[in-house]
Amino acid sequence: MKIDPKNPADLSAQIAGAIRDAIISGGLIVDERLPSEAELAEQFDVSRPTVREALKRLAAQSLIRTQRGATGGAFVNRLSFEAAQPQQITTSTLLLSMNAVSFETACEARYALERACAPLSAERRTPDHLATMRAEIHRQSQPGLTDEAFCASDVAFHRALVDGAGNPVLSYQLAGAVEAMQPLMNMITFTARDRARIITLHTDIADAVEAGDGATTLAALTALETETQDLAQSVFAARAARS
Amino acid sequence: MKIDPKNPADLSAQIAGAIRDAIISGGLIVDERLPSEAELAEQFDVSRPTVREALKRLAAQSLIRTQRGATGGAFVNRLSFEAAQPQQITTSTLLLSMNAVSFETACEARYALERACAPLSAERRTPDHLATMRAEIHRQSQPGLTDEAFCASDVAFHRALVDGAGNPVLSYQLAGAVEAMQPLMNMITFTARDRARIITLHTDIADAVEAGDGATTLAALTALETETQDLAQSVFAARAARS
DNA sequence: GCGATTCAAATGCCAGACAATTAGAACCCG
DNA sequence: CGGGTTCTAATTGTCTGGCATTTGAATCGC
Repeated sequence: MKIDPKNPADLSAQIAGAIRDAIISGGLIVDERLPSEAELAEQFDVSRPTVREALKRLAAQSLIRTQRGATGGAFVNRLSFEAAQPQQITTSTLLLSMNAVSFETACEARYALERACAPLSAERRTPDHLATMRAEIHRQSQPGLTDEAFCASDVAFHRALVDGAGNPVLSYQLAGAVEAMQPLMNMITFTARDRARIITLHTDIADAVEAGDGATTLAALTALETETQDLAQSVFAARAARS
Repeated sequence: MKIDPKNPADLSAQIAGAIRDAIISGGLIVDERLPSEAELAEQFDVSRPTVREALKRLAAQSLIRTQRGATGGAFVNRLSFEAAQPQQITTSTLLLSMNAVSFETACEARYALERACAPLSAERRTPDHLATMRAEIHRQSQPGLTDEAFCASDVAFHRALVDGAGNPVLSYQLAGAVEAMQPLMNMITFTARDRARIITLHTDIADAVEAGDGATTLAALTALETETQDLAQSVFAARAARS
């Protein structure tokens, strides 16, 4: 694990990269303790603050965790899906908001990915997943719900659908795509009629999943995508006309 | 933007979180310059090293970039798909290697997601994407290729297929899934016969994409998944028997 | 033996300083 | 007056040294 002192890049970035590579290549294994900050400083021939900056970089990516105290130090983190998910969502959200991705493109991606899970979910979902979906549909049908709460429930519904596939890799990937869409969805004002149509389609999906019917689930999802795209288009068109 | 000095969490983590929230909520816009480290230190009533640790955390997530010099400072980064992709791949790779995800699960997720792109790619792929796919197929058919190089070419082929959908959100999500599989694929030893079958299926996919035939593309992809799963199973079984 | 105390190691944080870099201002000269 | 050069100020990058806090373990007293 070496760094190049003549490299113009930040020393802390180089050190972070060296340690990251060691973790990825398996040179450092999960729960292994890194040398103390003082020892690392000596190893890389830099000061302790520089080492600390490097460690903070790694901590920001959940690659390591730190503990204080006598047996403390920096430890290689077991990167769990739960820990990685918030970062994935944050990144996806920012990517959408900063890159002028059209609603259409984001929506297409989301439903394309979701359709990938749907047949698996119809086949494998547990009663729990189905119950969550039904509960969210019920929540969505309550009057007086704000648009934000409606969208949040929509996200919960779709996450239950995705989780039903029982594949953590899929759930992880989809969480980013689905959650990142929420700010875009929140820009839409839903009329009572819009909500009714969406709830109907959600019910269709839940029914198909309950029946274990992958093809029907796919069809209902596609209908929901069409509905969502049309709705967004009309909302944005109306907004453009008003201004 | 405030922090709680009584919070047990690290001050640098709190500060990083506060700035991150400001970026996500739109309080800080792209390319906006943050206050200097000295000013931030005063604002949050902490020392400059603490502020620096916070900024490094954000830099590790590509949320900010820093410039030295007179007009330097920390700037809110426009998070691009290109910049986010390597992190996405690193995270996905570590998730697979650290969580005892079975080859079967990872492979299922990858092909499920890829099938989501396939019809779109068949419809929209440019000649460039097709040419890349053909070129990779040609590379794969060369004798003397190491298993690693074969897998790398496989990844390139599939990325071209995914990129053909022309949806950056899909490409971003899929890059993680496809690239993260590579270390797992590299564990497989391919016989000449294995390669020939894979190349045949790749050619089927390329042909279907060229014809703009989404359904056939899907079928070929599914056949490739089955082939891959079978191959992996036999390789792992042989390995288990040998040991 | 067991509980309380002390100790040592490690991270978290701070103050101050210097080096390196960079853009812009000031200056000089033709 | 214009162009090139130098100077300067601002800012990040790094270092030194130190203190505070936490925490496990060793030690001591009972």
